[in-house]
Amino acid sequence: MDEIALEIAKQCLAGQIKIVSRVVTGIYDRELKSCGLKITQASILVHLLAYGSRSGSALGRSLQMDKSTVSRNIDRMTKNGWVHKTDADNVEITEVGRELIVSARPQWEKAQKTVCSIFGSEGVEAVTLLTDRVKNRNKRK
Amino acid sequence: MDEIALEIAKQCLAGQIKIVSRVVTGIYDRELKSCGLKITQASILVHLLAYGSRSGSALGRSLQMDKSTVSRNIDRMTKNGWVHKTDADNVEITEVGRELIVSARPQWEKAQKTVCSIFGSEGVEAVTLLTDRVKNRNKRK
DNA sequence: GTCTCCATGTTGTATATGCAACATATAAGT
DNA sequence: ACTTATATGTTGCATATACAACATGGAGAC
Repeated sequence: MDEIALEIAKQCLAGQIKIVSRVVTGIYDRELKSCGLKITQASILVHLLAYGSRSGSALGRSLQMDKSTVSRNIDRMTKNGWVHKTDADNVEITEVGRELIVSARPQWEKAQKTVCSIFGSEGVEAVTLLTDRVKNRNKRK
Repeated sequence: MDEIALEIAKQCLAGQIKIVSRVVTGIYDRELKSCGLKITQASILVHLLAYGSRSGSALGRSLQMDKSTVSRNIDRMTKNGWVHKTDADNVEITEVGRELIVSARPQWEKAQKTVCSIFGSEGVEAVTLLTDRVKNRNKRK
């Protein structure tokens, strides 16, 4: 079984992706720490800024996040005053949230640059490819 | 800022990788659920089977996991009787753990196949590329 | 031998994450 | 109108994850 286990250890796509995710998340989180942000919440803020206020479930679909995960992330961010609920129950970024994410841009850029240099241009393309495939996984054949 | 935020939302490597990671982790976890396993612990078991008993920190290095994360995962797995500590304080898979991971192989294969069909051969190669780059990130230039 | 440094492991604290179960609400069909 | 189905949001529970702080233990330096 040792050799078979070795093959599985090397081939498991989830295992590999989780390793990559841990490393990359760490690079961004450590960089954003000085702003009091983590990459998950930064992503949500950027999303709200880019696409405007939306429902929690719409956010979940965009970010491929369970609705309960969205709900609790929004809770934390609401406590911080970064987002709030509109009349229509949409999640909306506040002025504080907007200023925070704008101020975090240099740190984001630095982390992005670090990861780019680790991945190389092929690696960056690889990420785009994977994201596309995942997002369109139900729209084929 | 809207357009800039849009660019950032689309380009952020951490955001993209975390999306992929969430989707892929979910596919494996749902498949392994019938065995009472999740992909993180399955990865640890496979690692122990492939490389033999090792220290927690060695496991952390292989899986790019913080030592505290390893420690608590091993705790849970010890309670389940899947691993134990040797005299030399190494983590070792038990017979129960071995049988469990062997029995989980069909579910793993199914999840792997599902993700392969989403990624396509280019996607699978992309994952390998990213893993290599991440693991060798300090060994260049 | 002693002291210092580094590797290792654990614990406190906090975020991130998902499933199941529940409550609501909205839409559609009859 | 009533019913049913679907979408949405929250909460209980459990795992996964990392940083900071701490304790320990071994390896050299002297």
